[in-house]
Amino acid sequence: MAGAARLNATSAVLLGLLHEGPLTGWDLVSTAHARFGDFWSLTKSQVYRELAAMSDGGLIEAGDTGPRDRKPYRVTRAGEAAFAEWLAREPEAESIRLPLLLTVAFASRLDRARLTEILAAKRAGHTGRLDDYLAARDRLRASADVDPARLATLEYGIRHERAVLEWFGDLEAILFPA
Amino acid sequence: MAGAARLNATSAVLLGLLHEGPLTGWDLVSTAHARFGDFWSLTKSQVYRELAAMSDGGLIEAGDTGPRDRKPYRVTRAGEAAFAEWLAREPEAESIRLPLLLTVAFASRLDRARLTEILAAKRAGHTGRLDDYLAARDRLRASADVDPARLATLEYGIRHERAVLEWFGDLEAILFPA
DNA sequence: TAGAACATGTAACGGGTTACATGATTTG
DNA sequence: CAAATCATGTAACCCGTTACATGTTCTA
Repeated sequence: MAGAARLNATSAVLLGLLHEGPLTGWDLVSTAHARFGDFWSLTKSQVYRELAAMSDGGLIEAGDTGPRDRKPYRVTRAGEAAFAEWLAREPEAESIRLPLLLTVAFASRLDRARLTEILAAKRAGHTGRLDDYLAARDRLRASADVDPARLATLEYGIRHERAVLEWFGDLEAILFPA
Repeated sequence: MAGAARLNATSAVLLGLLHEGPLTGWDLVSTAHARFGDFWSLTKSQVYRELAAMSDGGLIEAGDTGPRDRKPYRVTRAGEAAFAEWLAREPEAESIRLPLLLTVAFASRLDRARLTEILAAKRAGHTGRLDDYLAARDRLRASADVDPARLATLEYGIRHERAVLEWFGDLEAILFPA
C-alpha cells in the first residue's frame, strides 16, 4: 500500500509529466529535456530505472506495447497521491556545484593567459545561453497559449544569465586590482 | 607512474588547499566549508575517502600523527602536477539542479496558498543569504590582506542572489497574469 | 567531572553518468 | 538499401549522503 518509499525528485518529474497523458520512456526523456532540461537534467538510464521502480511500486502502469516496443505508462491513483504529496512538500535546498568558481578560487595558482582563455570560453557559453532563453521567451510570448510556468522558469534563467554576465564583466578587475 | 586516475573536483579542492601547507582531514573539512562551501559542498566522509585514495595514488603523504590522532597530509610532487593539470583543464559545465524550479514548473497543480507559502520561505532564505554575503564582503574589504579570489566568488554569490530576488519579485505576476 | 568540541574512520545506500547491447522503423 | 532515428533496456562505476562506531582533549 501507500507508505511507498519517498519519491525522489527525478521520479516526481516523470510522474508530473505523466499527469498530462500516457508517455513512453523515450517520450519522457525528450519531453523532460525540453521542458526542464535547463534546471533539471536526467538521462535515459535514470528514466527506465525510475519507471521500473514506480511501476513496481504501483505509482504507474504500463499500457499495451505499441510499435517498436513503445510502452506507454499512465499514472495510477496511488501515483497521483504520491505526486501531490511530493509537490506540496518543502522543496529541497538547491545543491550548488560550480566548477568555474573552483577555478576562480584557485586563480592565483593558474597561468593568467590560461585563466583568461577559460573565462572567455565560459562567458561565451553564458552569452549563448542567454540568447537562447531570450529567443525562447519571444517564441513563447508570441504563441497562442502561453504557459506561465514555463515563462517563469525561463525568466529565472534569463535573470541568472544576466547576473552571471555582469559578474564576468567585473571579474578581471576584481581578480587583478590595479 | 603519473597516469593516475583523473582527479575529481572534490579531491582537487583538497589538493589545492594542501598547497598552502599540511592539513588534517578535519582541518580540510572546516577550511573547505569556509572557503568554498557556498559553491562546493563536501562531507567528512568524502574527505577521508579521497584522502585515502590520494594517499594510495601518491598525490599526498601523511606526516607524523599528532595529538588526537591528527594526521597531517602534505602534497607530493606528483600531487602538485596533478593539481596543476586539473586547474588548467576546461572546467566542467555547472550541474544545475533547482528543486524550486520544479515546484514552479508544476505550479498549476499546486494549491495556490501552499505555493505562496513555499515561495515566501525560499525568498526569505535567499534574502538571508544575500545579507550574509554582503556582510562577508564588507568584512573582507575591511581586512588587511584582501583575497581577490575570495572576493570574486563572493561577488558571484551576491549577484546571483540579487538576480534571484528580483525574479521572486516578478514571479507572482508571471504565474498569475491579471 | 560532564559535556562540548575535536578527530578519525567505516558501511550502506541512493542516484547520476557512461558504456554496452540489441533491434525496429522511417526516410532519403 | 543504407543511414538516421526511434526505442528499449542492463551493467558498472563514481561519488554524495547518512548513519554508525570509537576514542581524545579541552573547558566550564
